Amino acid sequence: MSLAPTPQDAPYLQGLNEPQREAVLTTEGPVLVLAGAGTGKTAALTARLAHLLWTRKAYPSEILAVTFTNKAAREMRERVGRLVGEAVEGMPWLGTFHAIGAKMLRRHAELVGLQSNFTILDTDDQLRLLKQLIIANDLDEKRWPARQLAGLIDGWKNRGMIPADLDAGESESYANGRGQSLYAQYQERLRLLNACDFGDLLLHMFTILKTNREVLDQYQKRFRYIMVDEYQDTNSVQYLWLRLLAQERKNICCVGDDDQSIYSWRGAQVENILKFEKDFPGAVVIKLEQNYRSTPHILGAASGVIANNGGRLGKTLWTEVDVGEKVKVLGVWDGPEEARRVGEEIEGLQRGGLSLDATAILVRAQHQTREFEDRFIAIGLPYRIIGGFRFYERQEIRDALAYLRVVAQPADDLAFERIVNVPKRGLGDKALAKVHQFARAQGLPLATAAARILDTDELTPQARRSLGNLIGDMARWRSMGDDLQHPDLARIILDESGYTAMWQADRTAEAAGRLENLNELVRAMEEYESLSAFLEHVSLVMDNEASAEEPKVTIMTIHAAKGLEFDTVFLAGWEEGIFPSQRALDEGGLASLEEERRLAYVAITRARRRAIILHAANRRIYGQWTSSLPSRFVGELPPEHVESESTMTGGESLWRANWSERSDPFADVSRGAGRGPGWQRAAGVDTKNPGGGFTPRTFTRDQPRVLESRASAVSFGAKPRGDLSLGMRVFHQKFGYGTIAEIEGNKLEIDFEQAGRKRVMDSFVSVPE
DNA sequence: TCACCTCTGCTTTTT
DNA sequence: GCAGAGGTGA
Repeated sequence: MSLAPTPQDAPYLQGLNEPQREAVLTTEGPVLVLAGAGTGKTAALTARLAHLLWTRKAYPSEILAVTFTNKAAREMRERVGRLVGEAVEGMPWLGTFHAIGAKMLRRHAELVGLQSNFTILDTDDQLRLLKQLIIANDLDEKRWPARQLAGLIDGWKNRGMIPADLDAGESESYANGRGQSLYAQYQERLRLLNACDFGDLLLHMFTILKTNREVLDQYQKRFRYIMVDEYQDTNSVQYLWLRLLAQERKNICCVGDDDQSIYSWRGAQVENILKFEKDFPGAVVIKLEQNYRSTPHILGAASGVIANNGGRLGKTLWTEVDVGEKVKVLGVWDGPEEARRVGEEIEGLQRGGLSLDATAILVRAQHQTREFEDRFIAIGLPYRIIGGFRFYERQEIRDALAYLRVVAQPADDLAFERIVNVPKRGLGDKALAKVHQFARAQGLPLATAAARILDTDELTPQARRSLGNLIGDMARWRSMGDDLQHPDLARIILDESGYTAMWQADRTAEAAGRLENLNELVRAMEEYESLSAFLEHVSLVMDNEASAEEPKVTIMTIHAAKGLEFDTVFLAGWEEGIFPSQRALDEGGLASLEEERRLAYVAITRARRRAIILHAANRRIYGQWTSSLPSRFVGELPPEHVESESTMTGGESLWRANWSERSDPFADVSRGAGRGPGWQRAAGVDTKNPGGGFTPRTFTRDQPRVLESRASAVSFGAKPRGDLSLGMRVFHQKFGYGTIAEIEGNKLEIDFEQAGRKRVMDSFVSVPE
């Protein structure tokens, strides 16, 4: 190894431990860095990048560095920038798989029948296109939903398969063997639209590299070093693509953690990381095992759970920290109590200096966030929910973007369809069908066909006038594009089209927010040099950074929490059927169970200082009260790292009282897990004498064992604000406009125009002027 | 074309 | 239990 010329005091090596240094300095040949949670992976990765640049082993443009998310790419760019200065500006090949795929594909688009200014469609466009195809093929869209076809096509693309690669069995999986044909038709439609979906960005590029020697040569020569983050999340095309590119120089460094592979359901193959040494002979494997994030109890708990998985590469996390609380396991009666307890714990810890920003509640599924949201609104605890609709997925944003797309890309039929009757212009299904028909007959894009159809008498006079206006407007907007700054153009388009006016006239609670979002969109455009640059950004970067205001508790799914860390983490809903998810178990068997377990591992390792795991004995599932048992993962927590508490004084008997196998959808799973150590410990059962020594006791829901905390720490003693009176019209962020029906201290009963009567804190409402 | 009703199906989600 | 989609009638 040629480690010699590097001074050991190079700035980027400061503070790195031995294995991290090794990861940085082993630049030649294939390297696999197995980085456990919280082991300073990003630090090592960025230092490695800095090292390559610092020692002039490669120019910035000769390094390919891929990540999965824009956030990770951004972070890496920033951190390397801090280490080596300007040089990163010139790192054109640092980005997400998709961004890099798009960038390459624009250079070689003609090789797959596209023009270099192709549009990138998102999932919504994709679905609408597929639906059209399904209907055109005389299939019943109920029986063969577009979603299912989209899922299959994505799966095929993830595996690097073009329509011709499908065997009969694959094709059979949709509409009695018509899968392949529909896939082929879809690809043809995309080509005509000069468009790509996300999968194509990688698949097309893979096809090009595979079939085009010169192009492959060019990139193989260019990329002296390749680095891949989160390697355990790569799917087959990504893997094949990387392997082709790395074949020549073999300087590929993959960083990942097999224990944190939680995306198999969208095509990720843990196998890629497991077989790395086989794929790249002579590979050096470096393990990062010293954890800088969590306490020993948290690491012990996480390690104990993940140890139940088979086929791991195996790492042992350790830390120099030697203090800390045990992981708390809290058994509660039901969902509402779970939310109440979490609220109380947070308020209690807050007095001891807990920061809300450093606190998170992690759940398995999005719908679990609701219980917490309701409770936190009631007690006035600031929170933010991550997930759900993102900025660029909102209706008003997508509409606005469709207007911009129509102007930038006249052939963008999907965008045209989206806005042709928004706002309402009297161009309904009838008129649109005529335009469609005309377009198909003449082989024209919709917008062009629409312009031509005006000269015929196909349409009713009213529709003709209306469509004529729109087409005229579009032509005018296009011609204005040359002289105007694109944000100004966007403003004009939104105003002249009547789109802004449509929301201004809307009296519903969300309208104001939507107008605000449209403003935000136009503001965001200013950062891009052209309209097309902005549209590219939007299609590839679906996130927008949440602005940090007052400190808030974060509520999100475990998936969304990957890569993040918090001082205090509440892990809610650790019950059989919820986590592990029943659906995962039904569909994927052992493999899925292991993925759920990795999810548990990811969840626990998000905590720096404190982890509290909760499970409820009763929960409403699809509107039905169901009794549930603690997750098997609770039982897998090593006792020495855990401290249990149950609000159910009666222990096991209480759960038994409510236990009915017949009515329990999780009966199968429960039987196995229910009698395990976790259930026993959680239930407060003496392991040596399960079930013994309890006085059977019955109870009803109305017999409160846990006093409802009417006055919470935050709301207790809070002064009413005094500017509110009965009958006053007020505005609430979540529920919109309403009238005050009752005032009780700082709590209000409000009859909301949309949401009905709700009880809210006065600090959450404002008086509209 | 919209307002209302019924039916269905229900993890995770980045790009 | 509830949202979203699709169907029906005015």
